[in-house]
Amino acid sequence: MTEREIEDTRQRLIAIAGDVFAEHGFRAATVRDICTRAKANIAAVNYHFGDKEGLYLAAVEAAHCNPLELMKPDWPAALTPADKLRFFIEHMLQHLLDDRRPAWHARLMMREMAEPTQACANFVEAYIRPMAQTLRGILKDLLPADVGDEELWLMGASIFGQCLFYKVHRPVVQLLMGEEAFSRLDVKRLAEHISRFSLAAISAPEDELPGTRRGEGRT
Amino acid sequence: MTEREIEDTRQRLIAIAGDVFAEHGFRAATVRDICTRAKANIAAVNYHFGDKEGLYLAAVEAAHCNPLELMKPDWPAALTPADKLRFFIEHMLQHLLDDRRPAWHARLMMREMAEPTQACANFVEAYIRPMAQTLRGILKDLLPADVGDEELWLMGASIFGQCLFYKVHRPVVQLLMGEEAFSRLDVKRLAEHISRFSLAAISAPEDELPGTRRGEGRT
Amino acid sequence: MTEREIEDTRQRLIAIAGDVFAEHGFRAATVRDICTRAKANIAAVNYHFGDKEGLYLAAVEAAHCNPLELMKPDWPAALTPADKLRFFIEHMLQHLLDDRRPAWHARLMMREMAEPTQACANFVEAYIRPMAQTLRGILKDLLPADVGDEELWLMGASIFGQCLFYKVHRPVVQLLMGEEAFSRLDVKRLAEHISRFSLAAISAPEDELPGTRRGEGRT
Amino acid sequence: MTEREIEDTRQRLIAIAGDVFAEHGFRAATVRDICTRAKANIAAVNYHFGDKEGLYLAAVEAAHCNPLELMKPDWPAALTPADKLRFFIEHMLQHLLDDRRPAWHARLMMREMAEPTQACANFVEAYIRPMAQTLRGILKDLLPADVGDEELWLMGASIFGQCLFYKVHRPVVQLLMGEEAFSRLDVKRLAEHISRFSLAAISAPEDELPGTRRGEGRT
DNA sequence: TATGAATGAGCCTTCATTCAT
DNA sequence: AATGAATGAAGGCTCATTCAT
Repeated sequence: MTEREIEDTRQRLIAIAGDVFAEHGFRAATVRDICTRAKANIAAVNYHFGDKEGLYLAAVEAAHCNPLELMKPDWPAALTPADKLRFFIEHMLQHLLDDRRPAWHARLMMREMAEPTQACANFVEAYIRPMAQTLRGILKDLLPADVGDEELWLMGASIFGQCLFYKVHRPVVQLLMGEEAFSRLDVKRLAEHISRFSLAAISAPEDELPGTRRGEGRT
Repeated sequence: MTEREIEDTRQRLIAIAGDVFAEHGFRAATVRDICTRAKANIAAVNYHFGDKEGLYLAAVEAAHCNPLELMKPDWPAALTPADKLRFFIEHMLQHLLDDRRPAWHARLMMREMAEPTQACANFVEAYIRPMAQTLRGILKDLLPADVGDEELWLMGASIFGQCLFYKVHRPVVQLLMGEEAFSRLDVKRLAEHISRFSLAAISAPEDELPGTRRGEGRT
Repeated sequence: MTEREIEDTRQRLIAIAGDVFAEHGFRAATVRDICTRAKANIAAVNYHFGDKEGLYLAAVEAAHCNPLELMKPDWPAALTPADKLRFFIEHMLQHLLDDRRPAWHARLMMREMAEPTQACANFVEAYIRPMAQTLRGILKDLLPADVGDEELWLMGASIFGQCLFYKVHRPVVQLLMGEEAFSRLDVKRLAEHISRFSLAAISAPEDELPGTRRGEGRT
Repeated sequence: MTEREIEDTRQRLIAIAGDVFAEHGFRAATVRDICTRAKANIAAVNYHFGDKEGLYLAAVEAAHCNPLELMKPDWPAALTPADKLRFFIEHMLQHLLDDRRPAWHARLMMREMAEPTQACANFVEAYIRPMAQTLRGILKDLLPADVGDEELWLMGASIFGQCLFYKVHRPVVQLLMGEEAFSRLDVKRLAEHISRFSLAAISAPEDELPGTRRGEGRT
């Protein structure tokens, strides 16, 4: 058996495993199922990865080793901070919602975030923190120079939260809005809304918020 | 055994089951564990609920039977729309993040939203839609009268997304910020930020957003 | 199912397990084999005994809960110490070598002595020490009053050693002596020899042993 | 790989295997463990010895290839028969109990004696019978000329039995006596006792044994 | 020749479920 | 009605062994 075939078995196992783990979760996924689908022997998992968890870790790692443009973006020259944010949001949504890519990467990551395992810390460092740093850089340019660290985290969280919402809670959103209305929400539309919403929030002077007494809307 | 005791067993089973399902998920939770903790017979689940899934559905139903104030809020008289939004956000965060209450209602719902089962649709109708309607009512008051339906959904999603983020991705946020910084983010602080952020976004005149060319921040 | 039948299943399992463990040892014995032979479900072991080791412990306990006459002997009146020793030796050999009794009791104990598990300590206390005490009592009557404790242990060991030899190393003895000669060695003959040998050793005046210089035998 | 290295691998495998088999028994020992410890390939066992049992047989054979001095002793000139017996007993105990030497030879043989496999017969002929013959020679010199063959076997068995007892049942003896008292029993002390005990038994006139009626000890 | 990736039988255990009481 | 002993399918994992290189 050639080295290529060996590597193939491993890779096939990882790919299928990622799929199955994403579909059913760690516990519900079975080694037998994965091996059968990967046309590998039942003992192959133990052989290559030690145990089921080893395979899981390998799959999670594979999922996020695919580097994202957003981690260390190569900004088009002379991009304004606002456009950088728009770019960031649109690409993040693209990455999250694009159905063409193997879906399990994102799903697996979603699972890790909801129920962190040992893989979560690695994943955060390798994948999430770089993105968060990129976003913080953009926000720093958009906010006053004296903005606090905590404020920066909160701003970032607001943006991440808006983007992830459509990924994590998609089924609920579909049920709430109805399939049809939901289908009109493509990445472009969502990116436009979130960008506008966030930039407006970031740019608003603090003293112009609707007050507690007057209660008026924006008429 | 009296009827009262029987009912007690049922209720105890549901309460414990909700807890266990929320903690471990449907698959990883075991009937034996639930029955032992509930001091019920191992066969009680099948007897009372048909099977494990029956118990799960009952637990989910019980979780959202508990009405949330936000579904049909009894607003203090003369509250401004902005304050209604602040109230809504703070109470939602309270409900999501307060660790003192039996947490399983919220956790179970989180699970359902991330991995919908057959119980998801019921749950959305009974629990989520009323809240969403409440929010839409508030937003309608805050936005121009001619705001479109889709725009309204997107605004709501932005607010829900920001709130849920801290619940769903708490482990990641903890890792990113560090335990210490994270511990300073109590409900009050988060509610303040999300309210300010969202009200600013909602209230901002559309034509004052940072442009594409100029790239300046808010200095 | 009646209580009697329930108890039957447990007992059947223990009996068969003792047999199988004695035959193959703990590791090589399989739960499947035991359950099949006992006409019990494969999960019965886990249900009744927790796990394989639980069944093993139960089997070992069952093996030695059968009390031996030698533990607290009811001596015929006016028996001399020498006759007590003869009685002890003969009954011990009987117990060890009698092929009519379920063989696995003794075999299991042999295994425990050669490769002690957690069950060994229990077994020694419940089964071996009482016998050892009985023997020590006899020896004390046969030896001078000022005999040391260690001397007593060594005497006891010499007697136990002679008896156990035929049990533990039977296959070797058979090979060495040949089947035919071995078959002539019934319990009575062995008991007679060991008794005579041991009593002679115990009774011999210390100063009459064959010396180092003279080298003469008993002519 | 040179022939020398190959032979090295074989020998290393046998040595380690003997150790592991002695430690855990045939079934519990694993080929992987042996190969890893011997720094050999996992397939080396099957390659060199056909299968696991082949390796076992090779290890047992190697264990008793190592000739014991007792098989064909080179007695110091003018040694009395009694001293020969003392010498025999002390060296046998030394061989059995000395923990400094690679213990697996003796342990493996113990296993074979307690649970004979196909290797047992070879082993008895090559190893045990010579020792037994040596002992018989000594006993013949110590006993009257007209002693029967069976009597000779029984005498030999009494001596072997006393010596082996401390090896085979060591764990039990430790538990019975307590660690501390047991640790005082070095080879010298045991050899002295067994020699004295046996010589006394052998040398005693038959008509001086404690009688059945009188029951008195040696006062 | 000697390797190590791959195999498949089989092990112990867990689990939801059933069924006689 | 309610129990708990018993079930059998399935799970993860280990192991000696094989086979192409």
